[in-house]
Amino acid sequence: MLPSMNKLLEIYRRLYCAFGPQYWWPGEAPFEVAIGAVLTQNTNWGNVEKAIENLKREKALSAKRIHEMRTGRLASLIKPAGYFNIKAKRLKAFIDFLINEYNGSMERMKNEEMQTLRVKLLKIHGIGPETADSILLYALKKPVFVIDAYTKRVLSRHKIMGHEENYEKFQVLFHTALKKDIRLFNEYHALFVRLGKTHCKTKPICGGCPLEGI
DNA sequence: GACCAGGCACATC
DNA sequence: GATGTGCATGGT
Repeated sequence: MLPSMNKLLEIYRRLYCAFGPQYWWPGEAPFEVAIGAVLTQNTNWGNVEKAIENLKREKALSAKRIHEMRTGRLASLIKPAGYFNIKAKRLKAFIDFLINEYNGSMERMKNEEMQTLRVKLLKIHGIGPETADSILLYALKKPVFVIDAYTKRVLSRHKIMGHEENYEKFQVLFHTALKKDIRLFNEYHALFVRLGKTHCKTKPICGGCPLEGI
């Protein structure tokens, strides 16, 4: 076993011991998770919740309703999540795809072969690797590891991989080192985010960090 | 008031 | 291919 494999397991163990299970994704239905995945791009989750609340209040949290809605109207509802004009277009693009390819059904989308689906998702305007993988893992329960800014920060600071390496390379590391376990991938990524919220924002290794000494 | 937050597309070189 | 920039709100 490579040293990096041991490190990844040790990091997970420490984070889980420190923070416990995170029970992601906070949105219940797969469709809501997918919408949240777009809205949370470079955005605090609290703001995303406000935007989703607006959609729920207007009974607009469905593929059909958002599909029928004007982009400007959608933008005004998701305003708290920031970048609202861009994200309105991105949500529209995702829902066009969902309706055209799967008749608006996340369940049908889930039946698609994973790699095929991932390639299709990445072709949608506004869906990059992290958003695609968040949808695959958290909405559709597919075993893919989600890489984000926190993941890169932690791994580069612990000299496991250079920060400049691309998304796929980080992902391959996790896919190679870990068992392809949905529950594990779910918690691990969520724990990285949990760590990033309170630790090591400015200093490479802060005091009281669960990862101290790795 | 500065800085940050669960990215991505696009322009420019 | 790499590097820089716009997008925008709300909490600390």
